[in-house]
Amino acid sequence: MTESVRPRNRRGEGARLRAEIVDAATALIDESGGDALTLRAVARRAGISAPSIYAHFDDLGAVADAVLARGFDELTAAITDATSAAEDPVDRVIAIGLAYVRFSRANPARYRFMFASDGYSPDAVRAYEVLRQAIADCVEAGRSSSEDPHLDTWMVWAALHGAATLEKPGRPELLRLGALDRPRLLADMIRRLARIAP
Amino acid sequence: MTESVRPRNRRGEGARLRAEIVDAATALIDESGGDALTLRAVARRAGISAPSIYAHFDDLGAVADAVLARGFDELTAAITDATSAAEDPVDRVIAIGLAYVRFSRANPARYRFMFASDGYSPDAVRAYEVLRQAIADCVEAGRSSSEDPHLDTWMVWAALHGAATLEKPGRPELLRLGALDRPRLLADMIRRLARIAP
DNA sequence: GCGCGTAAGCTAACATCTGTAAATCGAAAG
DNA sequence: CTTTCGATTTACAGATGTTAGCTTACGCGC
Repeated sequence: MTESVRPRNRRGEGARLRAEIVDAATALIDESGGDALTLRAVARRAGISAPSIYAHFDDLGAVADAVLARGFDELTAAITDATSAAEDPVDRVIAIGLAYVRFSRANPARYRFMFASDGYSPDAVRAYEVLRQAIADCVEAGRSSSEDPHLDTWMVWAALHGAATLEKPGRPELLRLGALDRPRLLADMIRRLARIAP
Repeated sequence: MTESVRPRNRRGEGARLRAEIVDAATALIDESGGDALTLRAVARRAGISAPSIYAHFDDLGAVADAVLARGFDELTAAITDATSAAEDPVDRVIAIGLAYVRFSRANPARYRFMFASDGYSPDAVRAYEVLRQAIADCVEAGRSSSEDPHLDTWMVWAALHGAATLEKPGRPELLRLGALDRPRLLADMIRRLARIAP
């Protein structure tokens, strides 16, 4: 159960443990959810002693914040990647939405943890701004009949967040959507909210 | 901090404590979130000793389940109330959606707790079925151009759930939607997803 | 090659909380 | 007065965040 003995970092490389702690905390949340995030569990997982964490973080909350920050960074990266991969503005909006839900499905526990934290990080808003721009581009290109991209972005965001949250790690799906073309379902949902004609 | 001494129940009325325990647990979650739900906190809040809970519940999980069950009952009740209050099928769908989000905004912490539990209770599906029927009614009345009410219901549900979850108890709103006509925003969102013409 | 400062991390201990088991008390009902 | 329900006190074994103090080994200056 315990990790094998961890070799001590070289001199000057002490900061490397910081990243390892965040790794451990992230893995912990991914595997067992936010409740499993305890200082001692993180330490066990990282192969260090609990007090060693205090050299790099003020307290457990600071570790959690670091996990959050990394999560939002990953989410933002996934979304910006999707953005730059598509040329057509409509494709771009769809790609963003799919990337969003894909992230949440790939990291369900962490996603929940991220959005269960008090007050979303400003990083969340960064991703939101990307979506907003993409929808505005659709309007400018005459592909969306949206009259208020701000509001419509909110709707799309809410719907994506709902789709992301509704599907749990646990198998028993709320609705029988198993045999369904999920990307198409999400794409339809986005198009309707962003007022993009099929 | 401790509640005043609770008078012991009469003989044969022992089951009344069960309800008081659920009351206490519910209040606890409403005020401080799911993490605050500990056996001892519930006992303090109910004005009893911790082991007294075992007379009515197998363990802490059973208490949590009872809170969940009550929550889903309340949600279902709010939704069926909204359903029967509206004559017009379109009004009905909108009313259901507004009732849903209203519930989540009235009980944010409990709502989160409910949907953070592993595997939604079948009660959630009951409420879903009401929405599905309402949308099907719109189609039958020629008010919705939905081609697959099942899928569209899923979309509406997801969007409502997202709208419900996106707004946190903590003040810092993700998006500046303060001065906005929220019911109208939600109604628009629902109409678009359920393919109901304005 | 050799100290030796210091970075990197450890062990021990604390106060407090947790869920739960066992045994017990007290008052109301018959 | 006795039974029995409704609850209590006590105790446990383990977990948690955090503090204080100690150890070890790396790498620079000599």
